[in-house]
Amino acid sequence: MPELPDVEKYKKYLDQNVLHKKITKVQTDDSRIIKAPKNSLKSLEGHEFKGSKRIGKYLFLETDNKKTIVMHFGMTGDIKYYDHGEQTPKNSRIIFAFNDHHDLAFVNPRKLGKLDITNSIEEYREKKELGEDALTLSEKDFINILDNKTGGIKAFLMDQKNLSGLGNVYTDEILFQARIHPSTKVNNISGKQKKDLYYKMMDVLQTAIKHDADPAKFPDHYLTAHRKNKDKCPDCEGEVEKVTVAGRSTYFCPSCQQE
DNA sequence: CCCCATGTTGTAGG
DNA sequence: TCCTACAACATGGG
Repeated sequence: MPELPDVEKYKKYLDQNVLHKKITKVQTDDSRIIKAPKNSLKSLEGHEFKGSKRIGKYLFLETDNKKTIVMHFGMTGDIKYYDHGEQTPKNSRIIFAFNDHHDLAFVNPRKLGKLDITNSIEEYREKKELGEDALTLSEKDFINILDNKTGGIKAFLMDQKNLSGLGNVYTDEILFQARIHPSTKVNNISGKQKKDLYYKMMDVLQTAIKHDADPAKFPDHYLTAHRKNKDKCPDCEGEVEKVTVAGRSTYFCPSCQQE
């Protein structure tokens, strides 16, 4: 489930488990998602991870060797830290072994993710034209970026160049909380609505993080657990509807979110 | 067999 | 230049 709150969960997991431990071995498979040159990964052996950073859906692991590992999960993925004696998780694409007899696996079944290496997080971010992280974006900047656009609001929120971290599921949740129809053109959204949208976005992200990005733990008035066509709207007597917006399956309540 | 899935990227067209 | 639509990538589940 790798949107911003999910990746934030992974970041905390890494911070708790793998920092400041000597890397004894790096093993990768030959899948196309390993973008980093093999020798650059091998050269991390004997070094350690000293810090992590998340920007949007990207997770960075800084080493004490001037290099930074870049993780992106695509549509599926997980990271697992486990005792070296345990079985390697299925679909592990890279495994770091540590001197505490534990391993870290980057798991990516569908191979839509990637694992890269960079000399500079800032450089990598510029190359990707990655917008500011949704959680640290100010209201003023959010409104400024939004004011210069003309397309649909869902496409806007999901475009990682505008702001980074929102994907299909959380965009739907935010638009539901803001009571904005997902097909709405951004120039049809009032200043008051834009401000409200910003605060709803922050609230949804913080709430999701607080609940470990687990939709089952989200508040009752959240839509995410109801991502099924014809499911009952958590706020009114209406039914959730499924449509395609910005090329993605979109769930919303036609009665709460009128155009 | 079919369709669907939390993402990104490249291409083509308006 | 900006926006939209769509295919491709790869795998598993219903």
